[in-house]
This record gives sequence, C-alpha cells and structure tokens, in this order.
Amino acid sequence: MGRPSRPLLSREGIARAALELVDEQGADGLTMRAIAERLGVKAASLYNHTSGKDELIDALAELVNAEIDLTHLAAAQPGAEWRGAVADYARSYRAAFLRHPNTIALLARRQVGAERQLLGYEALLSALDRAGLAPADAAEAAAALDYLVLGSALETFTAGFTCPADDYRPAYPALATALAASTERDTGAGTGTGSNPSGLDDRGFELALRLLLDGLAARLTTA
Amino acid sequence: MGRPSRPLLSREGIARAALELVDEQGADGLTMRAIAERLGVKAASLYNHTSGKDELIDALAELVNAEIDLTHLAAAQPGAEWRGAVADYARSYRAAFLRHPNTIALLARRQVGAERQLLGYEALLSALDRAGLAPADAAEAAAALDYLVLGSALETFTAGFTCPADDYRPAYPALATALAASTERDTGAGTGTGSNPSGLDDRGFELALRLLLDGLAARLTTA
DNA sequence: GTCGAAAACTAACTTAGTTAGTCAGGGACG
DNA sequence: CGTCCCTGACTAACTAAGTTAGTTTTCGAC
Repeated sequence: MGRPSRPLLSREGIARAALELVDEQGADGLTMRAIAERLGVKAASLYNHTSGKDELIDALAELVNAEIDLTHLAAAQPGAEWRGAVADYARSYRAAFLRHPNTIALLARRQVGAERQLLGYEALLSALDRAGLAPADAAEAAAALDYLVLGSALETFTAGFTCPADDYRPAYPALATALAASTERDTGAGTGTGSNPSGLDDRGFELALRLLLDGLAARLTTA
Repeated sequence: MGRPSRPLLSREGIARAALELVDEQGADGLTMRAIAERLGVKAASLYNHTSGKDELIDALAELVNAEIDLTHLAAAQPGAEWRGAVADYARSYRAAFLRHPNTIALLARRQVGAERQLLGYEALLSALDRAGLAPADAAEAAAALDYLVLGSALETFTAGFTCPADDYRPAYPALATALAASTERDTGAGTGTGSNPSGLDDRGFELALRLLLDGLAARLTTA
C-alpha cells in the first residue's frame, strides 16, 4: 500500500479515538488494534506517531484534564468571591472525570506529571493565596480539595449498591435505612451531573465541598 | 508429577502471595506466572483454586480491606466520642491503602461488592446514626468521608512533585512558594504515616478530616 | 480394592503490545 | 527533470500473559 497522499493519522486524532473507545467500551476495550480499526488503519501504523500505549494514555489524560475549567480560578479577585471560584473549579474538575468515568482505571496508576495538572494546581494555589491563606495553609487546602475531587470522581459511592435499599436490611440495617432516606431526598430534586439516578454522590460531594470551604473561610476571618 | 501428598496451594495463600508481589513489584508485576513461581508451582495450577485473575484481585482487595480497623466505630457510644471514632476509622482506612499503594491501580477499576467494604459502611453509618445524624445526612456524610479517604489514598498529592520546590518557580510561582512553605513546616515535626519525607499529604488529609467533622458536629448542635 | 475427585503437571491457544522489514508518495536538491 | 530520502502506511512475526485441555498421581470414601 505504501505511504498515503495525505497522512491518515496524527497524535491528536489517535488520542481522541482512544478516549472515545474508553468512553464507549471501558478500559479493557482500549487495545492498539481497536484504536487502529476505529481510524481505518492497522495497529502497527500507530507507532509512527506514538512511542506506545503508555504515551497514548498520557495523551488521553491530557485530553480529560483539558476539559477542566480554570477560568473562574484565574479570574478570582483578592478577597472577593474566592469561595465560588474554588467551588466552580472543584465541580468542573469532578465533572470532567464523571464525563469519562472509564478513564479513571487507566489514570489511577500514573504519576501526575501532566503539564495540564500542574497548571491546575498553580491556578488553585494562586487563588488561595489571593484569598489570603498563608502559603503552607494553601498547600494543605489544595491537597484536601484534590483528595475530595479525585475520590468523588473515582468512586461514585452509590455505584456499589446495585440492589434496592431494602435488600441490605437483614445484614446491614443502618446502610439500608440511610440509602432509603437518601433516595427519598432524591425525589423532587434534579439528579445533578451524574447519569446515575441517585443524587447521593452529588450531595455527598457538595456537602464535603461546603464544609471544607466553610472551614477555610473561618480560618481566614479569625486570623 | 501428579497430585502432591499435601496440597501446595490454597486460595488464601495465593491471594497473600499476590499481595506481596504487588507490594514489591507494582501492579504490572502481578502475573499468574509470577505468582505461581513465588509459590513454587506452575501457572496453570492456580486455576484449581481460583477462577482467574479477576477473582484473585477481588481476594486481594479483601485482604487490604481486612486491615481496616472497625473496632473504634463499633465501640462508639451514643453522643460520646463519635468524632474520635470516625476519625480513627478514616485514618485506619487510609493507612491500609498507604501500606499497599500499588494495589490502588488494581482496585480502582473494580466495583465495591466486597463483603468487607459493606461492613465498613454499615459500621460507619451506624456510628453516625448513634451520633445523632438523620439517616439521609449520615449517607451524605459517609459518602463525603469515603471520597476523602479514597482520594487521599489514591493520590499522595506530593508524589507528582519530583523536583525541589524552587524548580517550579519560573513557570509555577504559587506552587513553588506553597511547596517551600510546606516543607518548612515539615522540619521539626514527625513525618507521619507516609514513607514520603513530606508531611503535606498527612496534613492535607488531617485538615480535610477535621473540617468535615467540625461541620458535622456543628450541624448536630444546631439541630 | 476400586473409583472418583482433587491437584499438580505439560502443552498449547488466544489476545495484545510491539518490532522488523517492505513499499509508495512527496519534497529537496542537483 | 531525475534522484534521494524521509514519511507513513503496510504485512509478518515475536513475545508476554491469561487461560484451557488433557494427563497423571494421590487421597478419601465406599
């Protein structure tokens, strides 16, 4: 066949195809041959554009990270509205991973390293600094926020509970009661960002976020 | 060779060998042949005791979950000391995964399902109930705590920052300042649970944990 | 004592990441 | 205008790893 008139592939296009594949078929569906087939090409051709699957997964991580909205953080003015800006950042961060839940299994094993991620930390720390936090406190707050966001993106708490609440009652009464009360709270309100009909994931995240920001705000006013 | 006089293998033993292997060599080191070799056996023999690698990873997850100390939660009395009990649970949960950091990449992709994990949720929700939280609030609080613990176990925030703090200064000034201030806070205090010389991970976790519990406590007294 | 299940083995199959070597189009330079 | 070479596709094949099939030996039950 030989070289085509116009290149069929590019690093960008390969990464996008890989992300689509992971979104549709899960992490196990991400094979070099499947990526190639989606692009109308043979697997070996991919190696003309990437060093291998590892690098491809890095590129895929960049794509997901690029969906995080940093504009609110960057626009936050000293003193004013830093709470909302940080909250919007956290929500956007979480939403990006909820949009691509299957990527988490792939990305969990990797180091940070991604350019884009450092940029996010920089924006967050800068906003916290402008809000008035001492640098060392800002570092801890950033870590705390990061844990919350990553954990909430990773786990989707409710995903493990496949049965109706009452099925747990014999062995796990407190769990059953809590789940039932939570689904009751669901009815009558929107379900939020997740595709899961349960809003518990969203409410748990929002609760933690609010309490974290409350605590930081209190530390600011008393200092 | 034929059947040996005494069985060489057991599901338990295989799972333990697998966990050791992951601890020592990382998730990629976990191959059926490597497990077999560590047990002085051939790979195919493992299939007399497990249905495959997936089930083995489930067993491995159970082993890690079994290290979580639920006694404090179970012993928590109504009204008294629930804060300490929940905090101890969260620390024990996190510590279990920090002791086996390489397992996270394996377990991240799995559903909950583990018997042991449901038991943990049950204990936590029961303790929160005895503390006086409404069931629906307890569910959200449990989700929030879970996110925090899992996120902090997953990420070890500082792991991504391999360079000395000042190397980040040109491109990421706020990050560099925060990291430097944080390492300064390290000197003079113990480094905590992590093997990482930086205590930032621990402090970030403890900060978030404290603020969460503060918020829940406030909700209790005002209600 | 015989029979069947258990538990080890050897050999081989399948899938997936990767590499080596081949071939054709396109641009740079004589 | 022709030559050279690089690019970017291909085919073929290698290797590692999960898994299965079929064999053999030993234990425990009848």
